[in-house]
Amino acid sequence: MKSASRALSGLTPRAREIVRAARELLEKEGPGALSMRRLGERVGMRAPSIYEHFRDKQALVAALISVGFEEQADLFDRAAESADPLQALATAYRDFARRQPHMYRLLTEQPLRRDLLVPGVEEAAALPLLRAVGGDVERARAVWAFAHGMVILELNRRFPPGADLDQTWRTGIGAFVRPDGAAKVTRRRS
Amino acid sequence: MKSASRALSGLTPRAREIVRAARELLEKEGPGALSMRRLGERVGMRAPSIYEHFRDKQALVAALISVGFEEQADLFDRAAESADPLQALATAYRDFARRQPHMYRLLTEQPLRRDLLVPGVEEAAALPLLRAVGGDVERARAVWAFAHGMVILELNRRFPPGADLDQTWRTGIGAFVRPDGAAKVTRRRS
DNA sequence: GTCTATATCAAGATAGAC
DNA sequence: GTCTATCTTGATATAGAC
Repeated sequence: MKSASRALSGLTPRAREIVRAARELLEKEGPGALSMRRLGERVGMRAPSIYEHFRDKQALVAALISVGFEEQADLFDRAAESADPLQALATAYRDFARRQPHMYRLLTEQPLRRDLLVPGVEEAAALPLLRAVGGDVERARAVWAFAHGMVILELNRRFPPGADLDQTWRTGIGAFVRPDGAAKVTRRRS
Repeated sequence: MKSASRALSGLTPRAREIVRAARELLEKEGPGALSMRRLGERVGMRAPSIYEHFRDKQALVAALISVGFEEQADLFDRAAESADPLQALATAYRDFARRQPHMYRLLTEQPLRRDLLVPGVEEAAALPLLRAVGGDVERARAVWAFAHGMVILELNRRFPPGADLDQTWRTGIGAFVRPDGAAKVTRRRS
């Protein structure tokens, strides 16, 4: 994994180390563990010293989010090359969320401070899906909402105990893959 | 609003008052304000005294969640009587979330402690949608995921600034309302 | 059943020395 | 650039008196 992250190129080496440590801490122990103190421990300095490198916690988190978008963009770009791009994107989206649930939450559970992000990262992550639905922004957003709903309800363990989520994904993506009159009928036996 | 809540019938009057106060506090100031101290203030007692009425905060929250489900069930039952039940349910679902965003989050953002809930309330809230899709559990779950995705991304202010969410709702519901080969084609001008 | 007092914990952030 | 020491805030929960 982990490409050399263009997203962090504007930071000093020490600041980059801090972001990297923050990311490990976030993914291993969750957002509750992402405190200045714990982060300080991990990077080998005291909490107050972190403020020499980042204005405040918000700025640090924005850097973290930029890295997350960048990684999504890479994964989704690759998925979009598949023969069935929409299905492949769905799988890639779900995989990202399951492998890095805390990062996923960071990307979706709060208003984006777009002014603090590395420019362009949000759009880069969204582009592969937009292309997969032929540039139809409304359809892209609707599919995103479905995918996010599936993913976050799964992460929150809010589906009923026996639910077959693979099947629900198929049902949902199937509904979106066939526009109004379009052909492409895959008949299911009843 | 506010029916006499069968969900709380198993509680003492004082406990009911506490739940009612908790609900007001939650909706007016958000989940961060829902502390035992603040709740104590509101109900006219000190924080430790609340523990005489509820084992711990979790039990209190479970009672609150039960009330939320009960209210959803009432609203969704009514919506399902419409001529276009799925559309009406979508609107009712979104309205509930926008009017009581903190309650909505409480109902969806954490694993349900089903063992602590008033029995049946979860199912009662889910039933109208299940009926609206003809009893197809998979389709019901997929529609729910879409609706939840739309609602929670709106509450989180995660859609891009200019997004027309009414339109996205129509697109999404439209995709689900037309099963595989079914007719019911409403042609849109291109 | 309610109170005061307290234990325990952890957070973000700043002052000022080195 | 990093440190120690500290401020300020707020949380859940318990002990024991009344």
